Amino acid sequence: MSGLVHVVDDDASFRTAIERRLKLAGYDVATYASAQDLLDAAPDDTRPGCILLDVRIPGLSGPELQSRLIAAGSNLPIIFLTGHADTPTTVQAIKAGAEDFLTKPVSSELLLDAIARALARQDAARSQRGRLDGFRVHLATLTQRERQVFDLIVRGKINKQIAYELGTTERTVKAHRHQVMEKMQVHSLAELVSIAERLGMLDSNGG
Amino acid sequence: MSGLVHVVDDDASFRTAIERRLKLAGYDVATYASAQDLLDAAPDDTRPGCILLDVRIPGLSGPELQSRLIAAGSNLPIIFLTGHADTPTTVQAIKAGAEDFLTKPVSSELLLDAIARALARQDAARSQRGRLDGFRVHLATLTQRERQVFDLIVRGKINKQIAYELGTTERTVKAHRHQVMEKMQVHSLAELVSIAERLGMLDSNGG
DNA sequence: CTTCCTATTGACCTTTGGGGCAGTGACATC
DNA sequence: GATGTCACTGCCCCAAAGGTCAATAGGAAG
Repeated sequence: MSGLVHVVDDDASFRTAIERRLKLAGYDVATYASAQDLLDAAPDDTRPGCILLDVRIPGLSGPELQSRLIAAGSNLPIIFLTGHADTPTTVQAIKAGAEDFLTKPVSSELLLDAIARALARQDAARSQRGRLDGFRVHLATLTQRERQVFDLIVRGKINKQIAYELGTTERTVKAHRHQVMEKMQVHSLAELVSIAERLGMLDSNGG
Repeated sequence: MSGLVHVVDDDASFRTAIERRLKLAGYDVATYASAQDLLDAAPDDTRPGCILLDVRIPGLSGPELQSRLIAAGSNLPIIFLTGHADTPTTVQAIKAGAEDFLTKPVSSELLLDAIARALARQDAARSQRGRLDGFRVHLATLTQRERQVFDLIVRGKINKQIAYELGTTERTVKAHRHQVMEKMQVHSLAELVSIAERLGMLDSNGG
């Protein structure tokens, strides 16, 4: 259950020292000399872990790596750890979702606290996403027609209206509707709407 | 459409200078010598505006004022403006939702950008809240019984089950259900569920 | 050519949802 | 005591949803 901490820093002796401290605390550690090394390694972001990232490193900077990871949809929380923190960079990093921004030298207490928070947050985010992903998977199994029916159902349209809008009959809509409920594995309209809402499919609704 | 900027700083000459700059940019300005002064004034957080806040001021500090305002449910965005920024304070302020964290002396460009962003964010948040508030108002007009029926409806229970759980008859549930739809001003179950979901009433649902 | 999936539809029946109309009973207010 | 709100309920009816059984048709895959 221990997390894997990805340490990105160009200072080899710093990496070694941090690795020792983190392993003592029970974490697995992977080290990288540059941001590109981490990108190349394509760390598994499904297992518990976080990134400990220096701001000023050769090649891609810390914040640049952060942008890349966000763009790539990574869900590994990032803790910045730098010798010299300037305010704009700090603000930007936190706004972009970094878990924390620490300055070297960092006490083990602060560092381990931050890592624990990062792992907790990732865990919460992942369990949240896990449920939604299940729904997305089901949603992907719908045929085009079923998907159209789904969209109209969760907007409160009745079968008669749906049939009219799709140029088909009420009986056909019922058949598709049945398939939708089956494939989405729900037993009531309420559940279906709830899922659609959580997936952000009803943002600008006109009932 | 001009916003009202609340400037909190213990330095009178700074307040005057900032006030002049902001008024030139077309903003209304209110100044306060201390955090307590602002709390006493209880600024109207329904009109467009934001708070420009020094971190180190006599009495309540900037971050402390931020906590108070958050606890009080204020929705005025806060921009910190300080002479000396230390990293932990910066991180904490941004995590707590501050719009920005600037250091004196600040260029007019940076300052006005931050204010514009703050106002834009407040506006978005407010229009979002506005819609939900409408629903909350309707929800508040429901009687206790109607509210119970509402809760069960949006969880996908059918009238028969609701009647059983409330120890009443199906016909009675129908009557309450009618009242719920009427008072919430919706025309379909889908709309009702959608609203419940947005109000966070379905977080841990068991269909 | 055969098989599978998808879309479509008809006929028929049952369960739910939604109301109209009417009436009872408790409780609070004026 | 009169008025009003809220909860509760029976009878009856219509509309909508959902399921069963059965069948047609086009397209993709083997």
